[in-house]
Amino acid sequence: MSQPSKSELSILKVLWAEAPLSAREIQEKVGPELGWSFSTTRTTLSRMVEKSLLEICTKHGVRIYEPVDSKARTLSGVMREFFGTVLEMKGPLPTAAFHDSKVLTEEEWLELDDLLNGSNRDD
Amino acid sequence: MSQPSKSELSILKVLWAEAPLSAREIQEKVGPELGWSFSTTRTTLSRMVEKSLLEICTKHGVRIYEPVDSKARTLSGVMREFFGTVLEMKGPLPTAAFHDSKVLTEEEWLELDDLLNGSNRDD
DNA sequence: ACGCATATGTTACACTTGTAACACATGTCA
DNA sequence: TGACATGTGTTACAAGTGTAACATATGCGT
Repeated sequence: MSQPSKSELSILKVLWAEAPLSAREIQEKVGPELGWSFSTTRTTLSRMVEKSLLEICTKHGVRIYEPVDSKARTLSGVMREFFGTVLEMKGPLPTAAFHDSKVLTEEEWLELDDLLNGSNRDD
Repeated sequence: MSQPSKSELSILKVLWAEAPLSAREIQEKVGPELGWSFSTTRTTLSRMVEKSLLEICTKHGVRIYEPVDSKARTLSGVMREFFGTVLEMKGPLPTAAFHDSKVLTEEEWLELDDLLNGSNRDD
């Protein structure tokens, strides 16, 4: 499973906050900020489904999108990748240092920390 | 100035350790590890020169490569980008948490910390 | 002077990502 | 019922990246 790009991460963030959403709803959230046309949003969404970053299903005749993995799981992968390649830190990571970030709640940090450094690895 | 890709970072790392080096010498360092042919290494080096990640000059009739920016400066940019987009941490970053990484020396960490959080911003 | 090793210039091709248009179906409203 | 809005499928194209071959120059040894 490949890592999300920067753009894809923007979409994931809105979906983690309130999934599932339709393409139109997602566009309303990220389009203005990213300066994207609706087409661009849709293309990116399609690719994210291809990459299994998102699941798509039809509800009331409309296609709605939903993240496949939790925020904690996805971000733990992104962080492991980053620290591994850039800083060559392969062992446990000091997740506590990032708790300032408002991207994850306390609970999500717990989950992320468990995924990164915990003992119950299940992937 | 664009960020180095993962592959480019590998090359930068060997050059930070011992610059300047010729393409052949760089290939000897990174080729086996990355599974690259000499051609691949040379192409990547060319692109890094285009992107101003490396400087090239001729010494004894041979082209040698050298990083334009210091390890601390480059990695501070990479880290700022990462923390900004992924964790949305725009302010000071807890660099002390990474001191376990052997990628930078104590002195380089000082420089990096100054670039990220210090007051004498000069870029 | 010739051939080989090495250096360098040039070109190629596939995949990912950014960014978007075109075209078609269908439901709704006048 | 015909036009319009909205959803969806398909296609496009450029830049960046991974990965490499081909061709040419040139010095060095015999």
